[in-house]
Amino acid sequence: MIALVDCNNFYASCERVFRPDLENKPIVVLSNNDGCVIARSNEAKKLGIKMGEPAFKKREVFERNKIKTFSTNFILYGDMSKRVMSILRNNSKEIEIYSIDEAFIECYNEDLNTYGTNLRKKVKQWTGIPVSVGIAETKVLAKIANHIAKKYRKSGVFILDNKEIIERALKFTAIEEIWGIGRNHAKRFKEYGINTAHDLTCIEESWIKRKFSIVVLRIAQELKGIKCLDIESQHKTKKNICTSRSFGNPTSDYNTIKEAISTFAVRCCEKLRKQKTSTSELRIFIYTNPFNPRHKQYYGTKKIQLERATNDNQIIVQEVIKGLQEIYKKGYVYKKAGVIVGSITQENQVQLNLFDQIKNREKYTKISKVIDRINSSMGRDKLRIATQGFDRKWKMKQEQLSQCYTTRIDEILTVKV
DNA sequence: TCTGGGGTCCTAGGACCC
DNA sequence: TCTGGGGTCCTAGGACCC
Repeated sequence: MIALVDCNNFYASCERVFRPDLENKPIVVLSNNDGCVIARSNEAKKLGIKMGEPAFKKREVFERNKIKTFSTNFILYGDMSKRVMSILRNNSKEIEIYSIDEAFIECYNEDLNTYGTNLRKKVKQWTGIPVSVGIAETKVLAKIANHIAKKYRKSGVFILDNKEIIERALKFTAIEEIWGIGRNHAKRFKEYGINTAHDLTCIEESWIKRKFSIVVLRIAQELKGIKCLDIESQHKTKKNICTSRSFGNPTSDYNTIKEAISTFAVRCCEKLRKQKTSTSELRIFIYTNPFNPRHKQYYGTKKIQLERATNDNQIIVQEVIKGLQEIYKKGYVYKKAGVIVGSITQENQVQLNLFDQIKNREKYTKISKVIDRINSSMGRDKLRIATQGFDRKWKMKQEQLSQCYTTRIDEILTVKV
């Protein structure tokens, strides 16, 4: 049997672990630049705060209801996630970490209710994070079980293990609540009169395949208890890597954008090196604020093909700056920029190039390794390329950032006795 | 005034090969 | 009116996920 373990209101819960005074109080966590609401505690959900709502439209509601807002603190959430996942790993046969706050695991062969309950208790006790556990035969069913556990079970555990319960659950689950059925598919299904998960299990498979796709067919089969989606415990190397940010203060200044783009490129290189891969295709983009009708709009993008795949900071930064020079236009106010790298290959399987123009590749590789080693012990960007700049004028707005309680010794929790 | 940042998979159609 | 049979690779766009 497969369990889906999902942290409840994960970001909000992380913040609350270190702020017990906020227990039972409404909290929201905002996106980068303190832009949108991306996590809400149950109390905030009850007050009608929606996912993705722009924060500035809700200021008054926040104040009136004394809702505590936080800027995103991904260092904290990432570290808390690791702790939760390591508990799950040590208490299951196999684990697929599906996202920062959820994992599919293969259960031990014991009483499932006891298993789920103990797991939940352990995670809560060891990390302070509340989780919900849904157990079933397939991933799609486990998702549904989890949803029910989270919403309707005080115990936080729900098991779909016999025909009658599964049928009841499927009749109770609206088509758009199924994992893998989004807005568009849901709308089309409803036009055909298919409104619940149970309805989807009653129609002919060839029809689903014809009218929708193999992807939707697999979901339908999973609902019937036929395993189509495996637990993927090997974490796959990424096929694309993107680093992009909205600027705290929109800017027209070329140098500021150059510094930002250089930093994004370096960030991509670090991610490439971490998974031991190289890239031969870069894309960069810069754009103005589409929400601002008073400014002229522009979306500039450039694809760069490298002659030989690499993951070295210097080579890639040079290339993205060349690209930026081509797409940068004066007179626009830029809001966002980013770098995407693709055509990713293993770094030890790079196709060589007979006409390679770049000398000293080995030297660059050595330098990158040294940079990684120094920065991993001394802190990010301690050693950097000059074009990354020093004043980070483009940096994000994060006015309500909490401490890095678990990863910085000088920000550790203080207890007053 | 202020609106996030990542990813994956599949399909259709075009261009090409023998 | 009739016009083979088999492939691959690439791209854009759509749909979905957190």
